[in-house]
Amino acid sequence: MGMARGKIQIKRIENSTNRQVTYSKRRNGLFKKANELTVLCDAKVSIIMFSSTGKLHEYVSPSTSTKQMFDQYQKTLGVDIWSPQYEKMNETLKRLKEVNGNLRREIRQRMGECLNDLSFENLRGLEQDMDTALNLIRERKNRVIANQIVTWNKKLRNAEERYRNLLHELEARDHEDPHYGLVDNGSVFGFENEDPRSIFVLRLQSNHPNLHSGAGSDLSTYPLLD
Amino acid sequence: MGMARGKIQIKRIENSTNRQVTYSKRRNGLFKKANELTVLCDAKVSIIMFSSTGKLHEYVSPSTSTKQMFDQYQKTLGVDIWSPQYEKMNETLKRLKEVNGNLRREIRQRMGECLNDLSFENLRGLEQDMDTALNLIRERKNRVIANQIVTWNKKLRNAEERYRNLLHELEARDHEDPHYGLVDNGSVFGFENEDPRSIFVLRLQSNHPNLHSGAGSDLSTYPLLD
DNA sequence: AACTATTTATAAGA
DNA sequence: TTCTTATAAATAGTT
Repeated sequence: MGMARGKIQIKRIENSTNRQVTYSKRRNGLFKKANELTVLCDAKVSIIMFSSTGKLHEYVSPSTSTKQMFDQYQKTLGVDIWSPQYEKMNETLKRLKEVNGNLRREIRQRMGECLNDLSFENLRGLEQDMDTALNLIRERKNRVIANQIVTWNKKLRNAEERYRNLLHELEARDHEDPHYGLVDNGSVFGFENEDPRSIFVLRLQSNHPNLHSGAGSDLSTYPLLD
Repeated sequence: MGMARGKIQIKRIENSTNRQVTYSKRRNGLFKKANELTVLCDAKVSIIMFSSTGKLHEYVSPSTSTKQMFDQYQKTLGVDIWSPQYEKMNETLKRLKEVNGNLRREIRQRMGECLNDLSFENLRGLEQDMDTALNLIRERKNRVIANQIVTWNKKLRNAEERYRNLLHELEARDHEDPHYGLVDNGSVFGFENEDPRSIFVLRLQSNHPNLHSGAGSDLSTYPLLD
């Protein structure tokens, strides 16, 4: 169809330029027809097309959108036929949720909850495991304490050194100018801008009631059942 | 366009029958044009349309499929603009993975691994937590042991009772007919079909090396980093 | 579903 | 790309 000045055969146009021109013309014709159909018949039309060079062109009736057309298309045919990717994702999601549940259960068991469905042997294994882990944690804690003590001692020595230096300087100055006395406004040790936690070793024996509230547990934010 | 025997206005055809007829005719024309375009220009075309009554019709170039056209369309425009449901799922997936990672980290910490990035206070909290949990687990274990001992004792008493009864019966029979003696084939206690684990209390002191391999940990199957 | 007078689309050329 | 135009195709109204 669409011929003038000579009928044409409906077969691939070999001349590239010619093909491009025809593509452009007929595309416009197609879109125009689609639009007329839309108006005349109160229909909704979506056309998407790719040229031989991969260029995309689309038409969609003014009253709708390509997305809506896709959605309605899927709905009409039956949703789940679509997107294997979507289904794969759904499976992954399901699997992840299951793993999540298992992980939460394991944590709860390691917190001493939900022990009823554990066999005696599992209980014994868990106990052994926890005992080992607890020893590791205590070891680590003691190492941290030791490191902190070393750090603290270094700082202390450093402070003493600075204190002595200052003292010497002041004594010397006092010698030159007897009007200056020893000034002690409490900042001699130079601690005023340091992290107050650097002296936490002094609080080691205190029993902080909320110590483990900041341990980063996800259990409170993601309850076992959902 | 598309007129003969009188030009028509491009506006909705009010006569329903007429509209249906025109829809059918022009739809065929549109699909024919689309097919010609496909062949002449080596292009790929997808048309989907819904009549005013909601009926679906589609054309797609023979060399492809509607699904492929959709996919290519999305790919060409940039994938994620599509399907909010899909995106929502993707987000959920991401969040779940994150939660999963956190849960795994927590378990690892509770197993005494990955302690390096814990502060001293967190370590202390963890230790306290674990200690409490370990006590709960030991309590539970002891209760299980106690229950098993009670059960075992009951079974033992029952077996003894049955043994005595049998003994009496045989003695009585022996009295009537002296040719029968006491038969002891080892099944007198009636244990031969019972779960062998019911006597596990006898193995309590043994040190099973793989005791906690069946504790349901997901850590081995889902490593920390992926 | 077929017919046909007419309008529209468009191939080729400019 | 756009325009022109001769001609092929599509189709509105009718049967």
